[in-house]
Amino acid sequence: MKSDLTQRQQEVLSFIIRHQQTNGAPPSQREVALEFGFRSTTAVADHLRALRRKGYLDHRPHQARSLRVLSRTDSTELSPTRPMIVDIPVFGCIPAGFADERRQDASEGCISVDVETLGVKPTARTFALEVRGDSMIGRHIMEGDYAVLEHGMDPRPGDVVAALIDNESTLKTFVKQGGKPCLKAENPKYPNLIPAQELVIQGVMVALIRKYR
Amino acid sequence: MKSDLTQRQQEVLSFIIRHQQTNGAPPSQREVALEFGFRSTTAVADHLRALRRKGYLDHRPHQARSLRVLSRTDSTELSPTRPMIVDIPVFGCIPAGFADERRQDASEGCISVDVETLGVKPTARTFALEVRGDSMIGRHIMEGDYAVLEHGMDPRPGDVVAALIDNESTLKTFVKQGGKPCLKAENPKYPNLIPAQELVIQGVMVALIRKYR
DNA sequence: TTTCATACTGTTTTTTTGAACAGTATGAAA
DNA sequence: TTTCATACTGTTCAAAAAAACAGTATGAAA
Repeated sequence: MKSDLTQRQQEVLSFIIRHQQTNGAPPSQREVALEFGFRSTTAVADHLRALRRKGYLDHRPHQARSLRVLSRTDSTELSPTRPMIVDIPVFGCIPAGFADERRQDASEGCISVDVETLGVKPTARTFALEVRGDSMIGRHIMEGDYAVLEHGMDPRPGDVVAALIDNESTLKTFVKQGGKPCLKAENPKYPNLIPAQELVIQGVMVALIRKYR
Repeated sequence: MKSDLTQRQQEVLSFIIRHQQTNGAPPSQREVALEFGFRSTTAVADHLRALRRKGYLDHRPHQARSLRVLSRTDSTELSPTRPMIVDIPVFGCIPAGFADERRQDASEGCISVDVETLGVKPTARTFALEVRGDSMIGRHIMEGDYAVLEHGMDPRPGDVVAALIDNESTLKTFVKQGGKPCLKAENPKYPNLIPAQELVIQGVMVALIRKYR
């Protein structure tokens, strides 16, 4: 991995990433020099230039501590790691008029996840829902779990979706029965199979987070 | 929430957090001034001083872009948000000689989670394990899930733990049977009840992350 | 052998940035 | 009424930091 970088360049890049994670901000050139014992910041500038040329770094000229580590999504394309961490609002239950008032007053707090952790990049339409009841126990989704959902996504058969039933959101499995989209509960205690056209699908489940202890 | 802050102070704090998340580094005083249309950086400095005094911010004097947002753990104590995001190494399976060589070459990648998301603060002893098999299906832990574990934690009865059996780690439930610690599988297909003294407990499960799609 | 990227030292210049100083205006509490 | 925190303007100053020279040394490729 990262075979196109020299030993030294990799060390510098690692330090920058490490510094960012432990200090909340990228290091200055002098701090890098100090770390490696360079007596001149020019050495650092050289390495940064190489890292920039090779596509691992970005920075804004003449701006203090403006280093940004880029991550490779595939071999060619590069994208900044900027929104590394996204705050996903957690709702106890989703109110009826949802689409407009996303974000803001996520009274239950936020889950912060980085883009890498979830396969899907969280967008402004991503939200989390604390699971209530055991309607999805058949899919091993328990009460108290946090369901991470994406609003406005096209559900595919088998996907878990959040639907608004009786002004409360419930998780169901999205299926197709004879060509018609339906919602299936994963617990015999709950009514099965509800035609999906008649209700609002609020989001498709993309991840689950469960806390122990 | 945050009723001890004025409207303006809250706005400034929000901008700093937002800037940090979208740009990877906190803003300079001038950037804050620009955002709010202040014609003097003194206004910003005033707000920062107030936020610092009230315990919401920290910074290193005379250092560019050194603002750090603090989070309240309880009403009195303050702790820096520095290691907001911690990289938890993911192992496919944990090798026998574990304790020493934590971190490094987490070949399967990393899960980044913030301190708030998991109730437990991730330490250097926190690691993740991709769940193989269905030995814990009774606790609704599925194949492919990521179990987040804490090494060196004292297991309590009922906790899910990772144990090294036949040089491979397996998840089990930690129980006490007649005063003796035992490990219980949560699937009838697997051998039940193994005395816990005879094997290495590698970690106690603190969270679970599951990805869909 | 020449060229070229890497990996540095040492010095100087220019920007950026935080901080200090001197004020003004407002509204709430004492 | 005085005091005090908030919320600013406008200016100046000094430290921090990036950038720009001008070099040296090394090893690999052409």
